[in-house]
Amino acid sequence: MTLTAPSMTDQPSPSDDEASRDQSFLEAARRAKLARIIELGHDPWGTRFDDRQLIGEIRARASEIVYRKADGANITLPSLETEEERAAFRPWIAEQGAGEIVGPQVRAAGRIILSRDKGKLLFIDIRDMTGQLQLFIGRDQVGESWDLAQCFDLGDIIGVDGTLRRTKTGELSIFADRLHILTKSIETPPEKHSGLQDAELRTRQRYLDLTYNEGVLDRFLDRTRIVSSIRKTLGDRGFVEVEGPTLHTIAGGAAARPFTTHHNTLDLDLFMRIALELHLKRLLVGGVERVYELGRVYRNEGISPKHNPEFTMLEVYQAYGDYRSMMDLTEECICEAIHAIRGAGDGKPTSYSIEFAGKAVDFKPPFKRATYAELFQQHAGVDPTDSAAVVALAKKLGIETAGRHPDVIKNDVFEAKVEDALEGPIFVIDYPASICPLTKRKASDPAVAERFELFIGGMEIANAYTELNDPDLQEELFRSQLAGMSDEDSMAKMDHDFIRALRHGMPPAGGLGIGIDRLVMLLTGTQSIRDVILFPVLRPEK
RNA sequence: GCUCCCUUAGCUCAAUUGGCAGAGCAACUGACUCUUAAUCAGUAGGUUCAUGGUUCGAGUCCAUGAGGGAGCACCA
Repeated sequence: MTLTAPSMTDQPSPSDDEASRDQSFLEAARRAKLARIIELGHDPWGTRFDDRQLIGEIRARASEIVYRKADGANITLPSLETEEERAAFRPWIAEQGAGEIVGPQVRAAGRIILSRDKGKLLFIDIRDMTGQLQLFIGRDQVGESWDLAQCFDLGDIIGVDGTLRRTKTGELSIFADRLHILTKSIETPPEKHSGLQDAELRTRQRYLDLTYNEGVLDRFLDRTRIVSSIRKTLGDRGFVEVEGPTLHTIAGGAAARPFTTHHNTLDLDLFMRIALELHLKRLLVGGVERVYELGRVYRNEGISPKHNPEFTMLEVYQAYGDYRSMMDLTEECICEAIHAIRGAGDGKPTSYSIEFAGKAVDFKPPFKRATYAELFQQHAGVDPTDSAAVVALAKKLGIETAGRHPDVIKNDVFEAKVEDALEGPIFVIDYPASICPLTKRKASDPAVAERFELFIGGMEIANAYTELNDPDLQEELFRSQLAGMSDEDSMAKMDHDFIRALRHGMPPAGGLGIGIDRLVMLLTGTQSIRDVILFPVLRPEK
């Protein structure tokens, strides 16, 4: 048996490692280069890389690049915006006579996205969080680094020292003096033009989606900007951010099925929270007069383009306010968020128009406001106070009517006929009281609850109440709500401590809930909630 | 949980009526000091999601299962 030294062309023996067999041919080439990098005296897993500049910052320094003539005179480069201007650049250089393009010394780091090997020249495009930039690597210009460059593959993370200049075609480039390997990649990246298309791979391997698919990173950065903006809007108005418990002994505050979990030492079954409401209201009782939480809730329910089992909710409570205060606050939060992802500097955005699902949505405040009853009449074509007509319409729509509360039937009709038609933004106000167990009734009409929902693009984005603070009525409403529930919903329990808190006195207040994921979908023009959640729930890989 | 659709090379996609499983990118070898999805020549790369079945013959037809997507239901 003869042993031979490994080389890049050697194929691995097919039998031993069957799990990696498919990939091994491609991986072996990368591992051979990894070995060569070590041989050249470099660490393929890199090290601290100080003083690097962001590609966005480096690009901003393009104006420092000049043509320096042999006599030392600096000439400003012509504009290189258009195709024509770029095509004219090479002849322009020739016209200037003896001299060279000079620019600032820079240091950058990023992942290799594209590579064009042209013999003794190598063009590599690297990308960092702020942008993409070309490296110009000449064999006779980079010295020892040339050998290292031969070991680079798409996907490797590298560093570069060089000068920022322009090629003869006008392309902004770092002309490399020295290269650094910062991390070797031993997996093959996705196809370079189409990126990752498979929806499953995009969510399962989000890191690839972020790196290689256009606009994905920007969308998630926009999400962060929106969330930061909302925190700022609320903070500017004196609202205090708190962190309530995510493990509840009673999962209240919404009509949803919770996840269950267990504390071992206490031997106690617990529920993941389905809403933030009941603990924030306890804080109102405790004197935290303007309070909010922006955090994750968990609902053990179906998955759809608008639903993920864990999602982010904002709930805000304002003592001495009501649902009208919350309408103004909602507009302010949304408009400032648009400003945050759109506006440059301190200038207000020139347009509040955002395209969603092929339609332009105009967020210019104030948003439209219409009552539940008006919209019902308008879109369902039936007087909502005419119970017989509502039931007749419900039956026609195939909605179950037997033994159900008239307002519940009415609301099913509303959801079927009205909600999808609401392109919005529109505040639907004044809901039937019987479907709002946590809401104060209108003084003038106890059958109507002081509640609004904000609809945009057919989605419910926000939900707000004038909060119910009558402990006796609250207890009664809880009881009647629980009475209608099946044994399956065994987690539905009376929260006695919440009632006790109300008995101590909760100030009159407005309360608001905003579904952050859906708001981000709208503001970023995204159709699936899975595309605004970094790691949505997936079954495990086989 | 129910209905329909999808799954082919590392990635993006082809494959006629059931008749030899193909291309581009990526990889490898070679050429090229101003490229831009570089180009050119060559080489290699497959359990067609899995397991059964029908058939002379299955990527294609049937059954079951897995994962994903859309819709429904549940839920805002």
